[in-house]
Amino acid sequence: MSDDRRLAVLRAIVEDYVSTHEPVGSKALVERHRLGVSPATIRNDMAVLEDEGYITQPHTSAGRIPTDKGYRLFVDRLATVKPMSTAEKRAIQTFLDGAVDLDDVVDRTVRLLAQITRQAAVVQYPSLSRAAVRHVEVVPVGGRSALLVLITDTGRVEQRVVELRSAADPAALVTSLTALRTRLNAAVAGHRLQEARDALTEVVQQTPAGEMAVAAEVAAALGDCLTAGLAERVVIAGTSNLAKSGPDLAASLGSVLEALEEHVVLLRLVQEMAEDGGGDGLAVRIGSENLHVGLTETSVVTTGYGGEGRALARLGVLGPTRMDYPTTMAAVRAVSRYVSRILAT
Amino acid sequence: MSDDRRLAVLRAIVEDYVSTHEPVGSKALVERHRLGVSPATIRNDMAVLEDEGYITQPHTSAGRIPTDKGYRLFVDRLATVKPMSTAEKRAIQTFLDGAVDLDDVVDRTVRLLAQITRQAAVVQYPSLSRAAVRHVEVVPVGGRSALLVLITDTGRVEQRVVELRSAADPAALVTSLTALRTRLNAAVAGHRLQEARDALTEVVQQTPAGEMAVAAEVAAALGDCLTAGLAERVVIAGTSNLAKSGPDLAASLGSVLEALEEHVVLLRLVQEMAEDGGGDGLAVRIGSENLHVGLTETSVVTTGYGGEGRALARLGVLGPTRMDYPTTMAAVRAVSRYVSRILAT
DNA sequence: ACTTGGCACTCACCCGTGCTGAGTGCCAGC
DNA sequence: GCTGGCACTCAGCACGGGTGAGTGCCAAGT
Repeated sequence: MSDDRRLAVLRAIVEDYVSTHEPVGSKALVERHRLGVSPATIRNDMAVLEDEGYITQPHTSAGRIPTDKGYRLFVDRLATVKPMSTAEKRAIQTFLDGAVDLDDVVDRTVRLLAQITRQAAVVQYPSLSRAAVRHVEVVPVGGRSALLVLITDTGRVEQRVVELRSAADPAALVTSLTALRTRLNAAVAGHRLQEARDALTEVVQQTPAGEMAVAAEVAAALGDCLTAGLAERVVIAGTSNLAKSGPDLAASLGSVLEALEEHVVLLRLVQEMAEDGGGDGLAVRIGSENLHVGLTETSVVTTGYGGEGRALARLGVLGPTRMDYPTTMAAVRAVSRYVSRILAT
Repeated sequence: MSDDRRLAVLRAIVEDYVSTHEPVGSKALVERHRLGVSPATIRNDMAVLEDEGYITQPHTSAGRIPTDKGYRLFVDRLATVKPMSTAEKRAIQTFLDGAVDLDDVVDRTVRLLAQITRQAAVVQYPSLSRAAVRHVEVVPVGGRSALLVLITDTGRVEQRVVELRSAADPAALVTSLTALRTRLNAAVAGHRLQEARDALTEVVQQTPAGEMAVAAEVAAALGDCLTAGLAERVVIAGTSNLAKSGPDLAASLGSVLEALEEHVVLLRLVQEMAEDGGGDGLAVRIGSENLHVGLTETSVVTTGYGGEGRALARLGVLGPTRMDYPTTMAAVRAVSRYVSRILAT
């Protein structure tokens, strides 16, 4: 059963390469890890591992480095979890506890992730496709405008100023808006955003003829808000960490930054990871597993957060393929747990 | 009066270096620009320019490159404005016209700037220190909470959910909140944020004893909103352009990104530039003129926007010291004008 | 059947060498 | 004050040999 040892060798190669950033040879391996066999034996194992595509050599007379496939095996079967120290846990907690609202939570989370992993961090805003309307508010502002505020049960707030071109008398406007507000709330409060949007036309039709035009304008804006609310958003931080993480990434940094700035790309990636993780747990994308061209030299680690049973959104980090997966995964998971706990209150 | 020619030489050096990214020598200069004199003459001029600190040579047997001081002179006295083509102007306009609210305007602006200058773009949110409160809204939400919304005359909206621990009877709460809302608006509407914050304590004291506790809670949250509203914000985009703009910047890209992520640093920079521009016009910071360590190899071009007479905030771009100043400056100014026009409506 | 020591081989990397060419500074003459 | 000429400097590049880490393979040992 030298199969066991071969896996041990792969693990050792990954660990050494991650810490030294240099190809690792057979001799160095037996020295640094107590493998109990000679370099020659290791060489045979490495030859097999290379045949199977787990490792490769950058040039003929150099050590081996893991391939994406090698990292994949490492992550799936070899990585031993590194629990965070209690000091770290406490640091996470106190850092996140100061947050005052949802925006602040997200902001702090993304910074925290970037800082403790020393990589780029990504946090997806709590998804609103599963969120419901908590409350709709319509407030007359100035003579001919109204402020529309939409609050969801995830704590997110969308607002918009509506210009009421068809408004007639300011005094009448106030009363008609108040009435409209109650009708709107009755119609949409408690419903999913999608459903709420569909219910809007009905509300308009039930409006007294004289106020119909105004109601239509407000409803249009609210529909707009609901749509905007459905749009997913991501926040990133720690891009400077990527520049510092070695010359290999620095070379392709342009494309990476480009991909990160294209939030659409990121969102699609994150959503895909929600699926291939099989749920809300940790999911890892390694190098070429990322279809997007700019990200083929990076790995992404994400997990769901917020919401028991089914996660509201995902968060994670992005770094060079040769990242320290165990610690990164532990950090991502730990942060996810604390954020979820905070959001639950 | 060889002084004139020396300046022409400096201009030529800057232009050549910006377009080629390579040190420029005397021979190449007379070939590419019709200077009407021999290389030897140019050499003498260059020697003088070097003595005066406008240019320098990276190593003994190489051409000259402009120093920060050289760029400064170029920007101040030699740059000829390059007006934008009408096609470009139209592109700017149509791109910005689609914006639906303030956030969207800022977002589109920063992307647009990054795209047309191929550098990193910075847009400061319309400053609220000069903004006034337009309206305050207090909305009961659920049993024991209220939504607080603050709208400023710059179109910015801050909101917060207040938990009312001291609330007693929900029915009574609604009426007391309505009363509170009118009193709050009377006290703060139309006033500057700073003044509004100071007026809050008075409002609380004038509240009937029974509702005092609730009023205090709401006022505290509003004070919080006002403070948050006073906090300046910046948005950036196009960082990937920096990575693509040559190996020199790429080397120090880490520190640059770090500086850009520290919005505090950026804000201070932007505010300083508002002063040293002597007002709201174009201001340029070149290389070492930026005190922040991470930005000593970059130049920043900003200008005020929004608000006639006195600008609401600033926008601009950041790139390598050897940027094309004339076109960059023209682009920044053009975008600023269109944004201002849009905000004025 | 697996492990091991031995051995020949490969090749990136380092370092010294010499060459080339762009570019300079200076000077004497116009 | 401009110009041509000339000697000089030096980064960059190509060439070449030496070194060493690392490999692949084989034959012998357990």
